[in-house]
Order: sequence, then C-alpha cells, then structure tokens
Amino acid sequence: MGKNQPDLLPGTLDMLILKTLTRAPLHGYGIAQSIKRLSDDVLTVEEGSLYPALQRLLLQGWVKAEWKMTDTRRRARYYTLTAAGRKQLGLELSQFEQVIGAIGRVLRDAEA
Amino acid sequence: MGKNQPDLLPGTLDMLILKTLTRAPLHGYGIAQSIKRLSDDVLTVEEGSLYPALQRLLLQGWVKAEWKMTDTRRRARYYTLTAAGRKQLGLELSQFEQVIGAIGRVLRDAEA
DNA sequence: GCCTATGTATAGATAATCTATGGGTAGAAA
DNA sequence: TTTCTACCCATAGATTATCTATACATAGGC
Repeated sequence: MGKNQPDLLPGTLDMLILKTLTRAPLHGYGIAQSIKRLSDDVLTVEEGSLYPALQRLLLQGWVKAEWKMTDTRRRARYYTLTAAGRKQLGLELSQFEQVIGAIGRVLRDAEA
Repeated sequence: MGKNQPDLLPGTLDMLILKTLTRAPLHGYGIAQSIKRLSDDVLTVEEGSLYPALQRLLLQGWVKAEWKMTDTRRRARYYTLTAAGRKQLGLELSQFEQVIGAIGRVLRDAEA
C-alpha cells in the first residue's frame, strides 16, 4: 500500500525544529510529538528524518544537547536553542515567508 | 561563491507548472519565464529541474506536448494541461494548503 | 511475561532538485 | 560577417533531504 503523501514539506524541517525549541528545551521524541500535535496530526516527523536533522543542527551549532532524565524517569537527550540557532531561525522564517508569498502569487495568477 | 539558497521549495514545482498551464499552453522556456515573472523573481526554475519535471508530467498523463512554431519563428514544444492534469492540480493545491496551514500553526505556536 | 508508549540512532533506498554541459536558431549590433 | 543576446530543448551526474526499515533499550500496566 504505502501512503503516497509526504509527511512534511521538504526544506522546512530544520525551521520547524528550531521553532519548537523556542518554547523550551525538548528531547527528540518530544519535538516530534510537539510538531505532530500543534499541526493537528498533519505533519509527522519520522525518526529517520528527525535524528539526522538534529545531528545537522548540532554540527551547525544551532542547538546544543544534554542528557537528562525525563519526568517518566528515562534517559533522554534534551536540545536547547543557541543564540546562533535563534538567528538562523529568523533567517529561515523570513526566507520561508518570501517563498510562500511568491508561490501564492503564482497560484493566484497575479498579473503585472 | 554559490548562492546557498534554493531556487524554489522542493515538492512544489509540479504544482506550479500545472497551474501555469491553466491559463494557456506554453513551451518550457515560457513556463519558466512565467513563474519567474509572476513570483517577482523570487522563484527561478532551472532547466535541469524544468525539463525532467515536464517529462514526469507527460509520463503521468497530466500534460500533453506538441511541437509548434513560436511567434518568434522558432520550433518549441508546447505543453497543454489534460483533464487528468487539472484534477491532479486540484489535489496538489488542497494538499499544499493543508500542509502550509499546518506549518503556520506550528510557527505561530498554536496551543490546544 | 507481554504489550504499549517512550526514547535514541543508523543504514539504505528514494525522490527532487541543482550544476554543468551540450546542442541549436533568430535577429540585432558591430 | 562575425559576434552577441535572447530564445529554446535536453541530459548526466552530484547533492540534499526525506522516508523505510531496523536495531536497541526501559517503564509501567495488564
């Protein structure tokens, strides 16, 4: 069978993760749950997308990680947004809005 | 140097092409120009993205192609939207809006 | 003891895009 | 008549980002 529909829009995952971390530090699983819940189950972040993305963000210095215990008494890696990450988020947000606006103009057939 | 910024949002190209063809049949070059102009130069469709995309659309039966002469007296391949293509466009539009809405909710941090 | 939810992580496949390149014509300018 | 620019099509290969599938591990409820 297969779903034949992507779980999210390619190119938006890093932005979504960074945004999610502006509220509070979260572990990977929590980030995925948060995005899923806030999007009313429209966006699903698979593990195979999430953890590589978090590695990318760590490497870029946009988040930092720390092992802690969850309130359910399990080891988990908590990610925190860095200053550079906050700046990057701002950049990605403005680029995203610009592109979405441009797509909207094409879809609405705005004539010069 | 290099630009370090994508020319468009991955996953949206087919939709943009189909939408562009709802106005009138166009050749590849014309499609690219149209998208560029309507988006105020924000979206740029490279040939290496455009022609493979048109091949995909042909294979799916969403467009059909015909060689004609342009008003500048050159051979060009004109693409026309098929009924199936129109249906597909509707599908992609609604999915796109759903995903964009979901992303918007996450970015605005809508709490349940 | 088993099941479910919680948690991290990687390997490999897949898909879509970009870069780079090749070919070719019309018309204007030099 | 050569050269330049705009017009036109197309593909190979690299790159990037995502998904699928898998592996491992623990807490708590049944």
